[in-house]
Amino acid sequence: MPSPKQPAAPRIDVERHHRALLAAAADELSRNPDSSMADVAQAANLTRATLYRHFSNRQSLLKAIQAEALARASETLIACRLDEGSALEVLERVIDSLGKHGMRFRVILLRAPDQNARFLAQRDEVLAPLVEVIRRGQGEGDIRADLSPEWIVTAMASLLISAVRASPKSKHSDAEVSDLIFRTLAGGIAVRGGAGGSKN
Amino acid sequence: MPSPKQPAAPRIDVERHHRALLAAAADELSRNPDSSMADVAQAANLTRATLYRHFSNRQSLLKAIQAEALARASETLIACRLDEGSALEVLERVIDSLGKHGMRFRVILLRAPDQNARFLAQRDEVLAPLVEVIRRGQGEGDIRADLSPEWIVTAMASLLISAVRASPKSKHSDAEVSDLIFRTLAGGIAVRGGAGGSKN
DNA sequence: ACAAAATGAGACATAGCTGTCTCGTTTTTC
DNA sequence: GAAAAACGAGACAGCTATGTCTCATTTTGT
Repeated sequence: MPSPKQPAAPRIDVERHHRALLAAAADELSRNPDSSMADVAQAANLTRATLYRHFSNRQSLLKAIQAEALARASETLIACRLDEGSALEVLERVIDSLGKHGMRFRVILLRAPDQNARFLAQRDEVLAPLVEVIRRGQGEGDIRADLSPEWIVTAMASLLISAVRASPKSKHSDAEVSDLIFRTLAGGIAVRGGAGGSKN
Repeated sequence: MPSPKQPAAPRIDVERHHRALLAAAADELSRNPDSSMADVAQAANLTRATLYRHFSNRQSLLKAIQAEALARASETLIACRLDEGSALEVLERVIDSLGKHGMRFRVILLRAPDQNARFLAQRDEVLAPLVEVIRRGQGEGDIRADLSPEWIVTAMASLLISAVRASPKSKHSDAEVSDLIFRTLAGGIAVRGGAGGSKN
């Protein structure tokens, strides 16, 4: 009776290719959501057949991209130590971290008509801790209370993606861009004790 | 020899249908950029054949939508009397006006990989007067000078589209939304004489 | 009422993407 | 070195959207 002939052999390249495909897809589809599966595969220096071996269909690939983006965003937020320091200091750290990985998260805000119902709920769930930080800042008197915490988080995300999208044509570094966003969001554009439009 | 048989007869419905198709296309494609020509025609209560009689192909339709959006945006800006009042007052008027017609302008910020080179230049050209208003406000001391005028306009547009996109699920009126955007952009989210994160 | 023009309905060919499959080759693991 | 697994290349059918065309019908302006 012969031996079991090496029943199983997990390989390493499959995981590497999996990550490469996922990264290339996130990058390619964030640039052009209409890119074909062939375009995605080529962006990863692999073929269409291999792409289909890792992701059974296009929808499966999109779901994987969104899930990975949500997971990384969640990790990034946790790494920002949401409980240390004032809410504004936390916000500055968050903007700085999210700005660094900005291009990876463009997918999150892209493509509403895909599967918005479930995905948007997960996105809000990931951002919930940040909303709580804003609420804490309002309670401590650091952040204006006449703006809803949800809106503030939305505004921050909106400024982030627009800045990231405009960053390549600008010649500013990542740190400068992040600082720019924070100054705009926190301080506004009006002069503090300005002569003009400040309302009582 | 017979008479010239009424050589030409310009009709009115063709122009009405043209406007209907353009409006339906702008609305439909802003909701879902992947809508087909058949979807667009159906949204205008017309058929695909008629749509192709007015716009020879899809690209032609997209260009017409963008051109019309740019034209209306330009009109809206001019109607805001950019020279009257302080820069902040002008900005409030602009946000209010653009917010009212927000859904019509979503197309402008949508779909970068279409024909971005030429179109983005035209978009910047339309927004140029507003940039100039910001610059004037900086000279008069109403607006912070450590933020570039171009970035401020970009930030304003970014907040506008995110607010307009989130408006249906929110139960605020248009005026409230516009006021919300202006307060956020002008005053920022930090409290003026706040205890916490204000830097020296 | 009449003629011109525009539309509706639908057929038609074309092109492109999707998803599946096969087969020969390369890579990994033991 | 040999077996197993993954890959490249490419064929294949199915589907959908695009763009063009024809013809009967409706609408418009005189």
